[in-house]
Amino acid sequence: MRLSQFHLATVKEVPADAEIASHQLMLRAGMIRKLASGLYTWSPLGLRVLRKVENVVREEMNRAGAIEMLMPTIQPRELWEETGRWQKFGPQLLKIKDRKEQEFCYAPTAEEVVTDYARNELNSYKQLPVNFYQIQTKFRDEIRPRFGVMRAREFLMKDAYSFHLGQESLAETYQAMYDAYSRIFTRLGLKFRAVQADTGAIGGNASHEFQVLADSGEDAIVFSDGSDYAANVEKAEALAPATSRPAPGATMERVDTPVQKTIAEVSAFLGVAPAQCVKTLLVKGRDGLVALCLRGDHELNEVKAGKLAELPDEVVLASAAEILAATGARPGFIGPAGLPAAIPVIVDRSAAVLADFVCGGNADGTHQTGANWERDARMTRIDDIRQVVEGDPSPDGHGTLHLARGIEVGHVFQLGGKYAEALGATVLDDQGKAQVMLMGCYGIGISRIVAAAIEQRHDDAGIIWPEAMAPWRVAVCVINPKGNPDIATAGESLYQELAARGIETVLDDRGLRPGAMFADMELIGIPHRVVVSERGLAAGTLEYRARHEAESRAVTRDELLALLG
RNA sequence: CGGGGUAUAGCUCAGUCUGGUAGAGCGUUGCGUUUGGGACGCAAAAGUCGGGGGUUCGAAUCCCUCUGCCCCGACCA
Repeated sequence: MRLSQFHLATVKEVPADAEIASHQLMLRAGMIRKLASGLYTWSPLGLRVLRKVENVVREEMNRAGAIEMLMPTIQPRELWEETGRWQKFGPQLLKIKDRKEQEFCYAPTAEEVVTDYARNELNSYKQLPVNFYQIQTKFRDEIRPRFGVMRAREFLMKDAYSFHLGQESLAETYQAMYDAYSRIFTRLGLKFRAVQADTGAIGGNASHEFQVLADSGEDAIVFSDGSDYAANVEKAEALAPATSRPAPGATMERVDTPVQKTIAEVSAFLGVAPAQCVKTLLVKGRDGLVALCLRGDHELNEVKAGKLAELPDEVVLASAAEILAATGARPGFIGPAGLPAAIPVIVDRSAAVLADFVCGGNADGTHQTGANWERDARMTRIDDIRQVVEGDPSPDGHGTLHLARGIEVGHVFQLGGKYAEALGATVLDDQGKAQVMLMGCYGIGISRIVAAAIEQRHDDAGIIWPEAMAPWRVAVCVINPKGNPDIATAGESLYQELAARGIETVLDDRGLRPGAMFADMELIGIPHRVVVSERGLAAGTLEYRARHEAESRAVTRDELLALLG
């Protein structure tokens, strides 16, 4: 590509509404432009990168035996009613009407449509297993779109759905997808981790997320230093402490804490470590309020809490008014000792081994010291309800856990029979009997990968693309071609030769001054830069610099060709 | 959904408090000089000041209202 024939639209100034590096750089490089909240136009430059990612994904999906197809983005209400998701998906589902007032949604995912296709097209076990995939636009009406294409409302996703007669076959394809995903992210040059993920309300047997490691990531993940255990923090189990609860050593005493409400305030005021306090959260249960007790230095894991039988899937904290009505005290002074008998008390494993602890006094302005379980405070049940923290033992018994931030770019999931059952997708088995198919689903956020890669790979000058994602591998920059026609000729000939060898090259023939040209090529992250100049012509060399290196060096034409392979 | 902020030229922003003919930098166009790290000079084009309503002799500026966008919160017991 000759840059004079392309549309490059870089900007010097950092856009005002971009917070994180990838968003800023994508705007500055002119890869995307915002149309409205969560909606982005991909420029010619941006699209080149997006297509690179798409093609790697497509190649590896095909290699893993998946079959590409394409489903509509607009889908009829009736189908979504069959699975109950027309209501259940909530406000994230964008609903629209056509001229006949028929209702549709813009697809946030395609289980319904693919399963409808499968129930019509698949009749026999001989057709299984099969794995359909598409690379298609999705729309999710996010509460708060942010970070550019990282969390956009409209985005490009690869979604695959596999169909099976038995669990064993599902597990095989699941593993094949897991392996394909690992190859994809490796080929794309990303630092990533596959982590165990929560299977959520859908149930199912197994689920892994593929997380690109980046400090700006919205997800927290944990991994062990003594094994290959890795999980989303939502899923990671906090083991019960190895030590058992000491016998009570103190008597319980009420102390005045007139304005101290938070654990930090109370522990500072009383001179007691947060780990020796019990914090009590009152949440709305399925049937009245429920108390959740945690060690003062621990946080509630809402996903774990949502699985408790007493609580709805979505954990909601009780309001100040509800707490006052139930306990006679305001938030900040609630504790397990002396709570009304109607409130179940679910105690985290770590909080359960405390003795002589500090907790709220269930009366405004007071806390209790020297409190003890059983003697002073009743426990309905002990369970794992906290978030794991740095240094916790790994749930598999090997090593300790470390925390990291990640960007979820892929998710593989064994769905089981959920959708096939709801939609009546069956095949005849070898006995001639109808069997509900089992399903797996496997997603990759194509557009998000572009942003995630930049998060991981950039410097002050701009993007540093991995070779597999770069819009072009090589940039040929000609200096003052108008002043010296030999330079223009040499640049053109080098460009032709690289192109003839199948090396994707961009020739910067815009005639800009060197500084502006270099700044652009660095901003848009081209991995290899070759400068053709008067100096070089005189010496018979070219000047080469890799994007990730600080210095350039003189090379001959042959050396350059060898270097670029 | 709640809270906060913001809306002025293509972009980044000043001007608003204290009402009086619309500003800068970057970018764009033309001419000239320049050509190894975002060049310089001269000239030029470009804004219904987010929309609507009100107050006033006069509104970017004050008041009301609507809308867009951004941020924060959904961890406080």
